[in-house]
Amino acid sequence: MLVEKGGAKGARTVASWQPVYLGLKDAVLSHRVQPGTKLPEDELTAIYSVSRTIVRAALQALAHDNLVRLEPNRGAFVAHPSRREAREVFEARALIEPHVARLAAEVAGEEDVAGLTQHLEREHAALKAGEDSEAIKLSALFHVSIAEIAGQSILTEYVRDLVSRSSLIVALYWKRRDATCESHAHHALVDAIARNRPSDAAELMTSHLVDLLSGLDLSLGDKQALKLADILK
Amino acid sequence: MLVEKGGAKGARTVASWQPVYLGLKDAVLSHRVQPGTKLPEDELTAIYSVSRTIVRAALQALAHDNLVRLEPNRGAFVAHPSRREAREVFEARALIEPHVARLAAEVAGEEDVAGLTQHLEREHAALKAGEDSEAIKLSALFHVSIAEIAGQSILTEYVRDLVSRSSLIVALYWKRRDATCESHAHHALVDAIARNRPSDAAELMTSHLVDLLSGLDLSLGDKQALKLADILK
DNA sequence: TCGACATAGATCGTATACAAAACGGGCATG
DNA sequence: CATGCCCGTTTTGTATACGATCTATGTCGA
Repeated sequence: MLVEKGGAKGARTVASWQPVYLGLKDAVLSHRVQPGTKLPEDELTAIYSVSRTIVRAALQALAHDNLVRLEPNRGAFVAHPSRREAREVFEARALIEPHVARLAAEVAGEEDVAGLTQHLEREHAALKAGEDSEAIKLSALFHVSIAEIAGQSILTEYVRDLVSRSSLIVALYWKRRDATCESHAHHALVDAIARNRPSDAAELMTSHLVDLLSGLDLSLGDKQALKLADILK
Repeated sequence: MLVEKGGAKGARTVASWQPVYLGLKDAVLSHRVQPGTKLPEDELTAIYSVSRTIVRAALQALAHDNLVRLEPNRGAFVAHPSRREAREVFEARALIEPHVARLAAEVAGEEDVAGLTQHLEREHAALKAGEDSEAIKLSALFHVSIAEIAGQSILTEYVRDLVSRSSLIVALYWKRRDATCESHAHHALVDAIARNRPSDAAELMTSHLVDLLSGLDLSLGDKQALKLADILK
């Protein structure tokens, strides 16, 4: 008989650094570790009971996702995006996400909408229960889900990247306390997608992103950090 | 150009897998290794005189760039994008590149145009000299340069990713022999950017990408591979 | 008292060793 | 003749050891 091991093509024994990678990613995206936090290899080996080889692979993967910053001979730190970077993330989102929302609204079927609605409910429940970190993760997943419906795996990958970075940005620069608006915006989006109204979906996504951006405090250039760095150098 | 911690003190020992990474990347983007080629670790250790640790780090980085496919317990192979993936790459490019071309045309200054022109000349020279691999690399760099002018580092990163993958796609699915049209399209783009005509630049980029896509043979879905995989599963 | 230097400890970078899995050839068998 | 199995070889996966670099503490001198 042939190898039954892999099931679908490709997915044989998955990379063993995935647990470390996922665990760290979850911690970062849930804001359970703050930007700038050091992630010492030895500590991670103890936590996950794997060797430094594995930890390093996971950290390298996270660094590629821009969630971790690798400083040579210094170690790994949770990324600390600058205000400029934050602006660029949202500019990229403003380009990509309305596009995928439009596509999603064009092709969305029954089950797609059902999935989004379910997402929405879980998000709502988390917000109501005050589970901030859970709500943050779900909100990010909502955007990714829309991209997945659009059926563009590459753009989905980009959206995944951008919402991850947005999570860090929110952790750093969020100034508004009322996160309720999000829920409404998401509702409206699902509605537009369910009714197969591409233009509406795109427009709603655009304004949703503008709204999100307006909740951030990106006004001052990152003078403080830069000045400090210059002085202390 | 993000803040480099050690700026003035000179470059700390930057990641030492960069030589391997760059060497392999260059070979792939120059079509000197074909998609699907196996990249055994031991062979690379011999070539670059580094340990397998380093080689593995470089391969992981390339895998993240989608230039290499890492199969567990099997090794690393030069990526072999499917026709579907190829289509998605060009759809993503059709979204992102006209946008950055528009931005570039809005902000391009004297020296930016000079850089592009220089690129163009080198590209032309390479084409004339029949140096196919060089021309391919330069053509890709041309697109990246435009994104760099736009000043959006994240979108530039995405463009870099997409043109790299496009290089693999061209290696697999290119059907036309006349690559001269490219040169004209690039010329027109530089012209539009130099004259600060955003709309023209965006439009030219769009049609250039359509033209590129039309040079590919993506007609038949990858039925063969998919069917086989499904049957054998 | 304060700053510069030296040294000790901790942490990272790389190579290598050992274990596990996959590939290939040869042999037995239907 | 084709097919399946077995075992040696090759290649990959992971852990660990050793060297290099950085950080911090303590001491000495001004």
